[in-house]
Amino acid sequence: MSKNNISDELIITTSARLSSEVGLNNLSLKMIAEELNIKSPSLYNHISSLDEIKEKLMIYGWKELGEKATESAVGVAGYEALRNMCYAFYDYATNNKGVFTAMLWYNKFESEEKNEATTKLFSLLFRVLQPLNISDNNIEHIIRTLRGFLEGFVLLVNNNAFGNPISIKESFDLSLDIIFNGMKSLEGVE
Amino acid sequence: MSKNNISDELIITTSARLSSEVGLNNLSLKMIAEELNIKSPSLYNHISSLDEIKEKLMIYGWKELGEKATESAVGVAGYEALRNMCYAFYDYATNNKGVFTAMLWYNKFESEEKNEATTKLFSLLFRVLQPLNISDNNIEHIIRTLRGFLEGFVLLVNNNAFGNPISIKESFDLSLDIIFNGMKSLEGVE
DNA sequence: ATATAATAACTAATCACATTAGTTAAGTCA
DNA sequence: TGACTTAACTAATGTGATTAGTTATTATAT
Repeated sequence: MSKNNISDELIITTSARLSSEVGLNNLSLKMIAEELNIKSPSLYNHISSLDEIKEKLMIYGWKELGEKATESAVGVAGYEALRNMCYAFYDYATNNKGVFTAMLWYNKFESEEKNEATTKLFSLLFRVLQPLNISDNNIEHIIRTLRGFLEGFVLLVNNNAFGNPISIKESFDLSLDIIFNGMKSLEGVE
Repeated sequence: MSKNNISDELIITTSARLSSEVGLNNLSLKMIAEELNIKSPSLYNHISSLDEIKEKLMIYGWKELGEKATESAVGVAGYEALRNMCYAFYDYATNNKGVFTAMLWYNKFESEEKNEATTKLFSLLFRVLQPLNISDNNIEHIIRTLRGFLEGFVLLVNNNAFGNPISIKESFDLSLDIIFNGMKSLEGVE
């Protein structure tokens, strides 16, 4: 009955790893507790429910992604930077399936803590999009386009929904070509 | 203890309705059984597990969507037909949230039954895309682009992930503009 | 018609969690 | 050192899926 000094962060990183191994839906307090060598009720000394862990995974994921995306855009600009950020998203989401699943229906307007999780990512995104000569209003829409496409595409990849033999990477690249070319038709509009 | 003659179809349509009311994750055998005025173990005379019901919801949804999409494309062609089909997807998925959730990671290569569920939809899609002067290979990629975007965007809508006050319909329309314009840059390529 | 078989209900039981309640030992700090 | 707080623990509850075993109802075959 030693006090293991389990930190909140350890619970989250452990949950992140486990959820990516077994799928977010199969993540259980039992499993997390076993991994930490404690009994599952003991987790309640640190968290209030399994749902709370999933909420924290969501925030954790968006923060981590913000950092990866930032690194990916160092030294580049415009559509090239945007493409790198999309690749960073793809890589992070496919390498951290459980966390990505938790991130899915993030809404930054739900709490200050959530809002903070993407401050960095959003400011980067605006910095990249702003010089493209697209109206602010359309930039807001485009962010939704990108988020919809990226989350949807990766969701399908992660769940083996593409049965075709054709290359997924080529599909992703061509999709970005399509979207970026489409965006160009909005340059100078409004 | 009368034999109510509960058909497989009644189980599915009931599950479809309930899942859209309470969310697919909250759909339970208990709830379905109560709605059908039987006890939950009795359901096992008709189905083998809750997961099987979800699989059947997936197939049911894609079939229904195939019909709605077909109706939407009557009398139109090209990008206009494609746009109507996208609207049909949006409408169906937002009006049948539970079924849509079950449809998410459909993979037609997993079984003959699944493949059949989208035969109609795919033949329609090819009929619409083929005259656009885009290579067959790129058409395959574009289908993934569209599916990724549509599923992702609607997933976000259904889960209130867009907190912004700006119009979701405008975002959807502009997204389709972007994608269709981007597709035009592939006309005559390869 | 009647005996037999198949089916679709039922109740009772098991199992796997999440979560709560109540207890106790381990560290903290005056 | 002694009171306090904390983080473990065990025991208990509740929910829902699933299985086992039973029985009444319907269908089928003689």
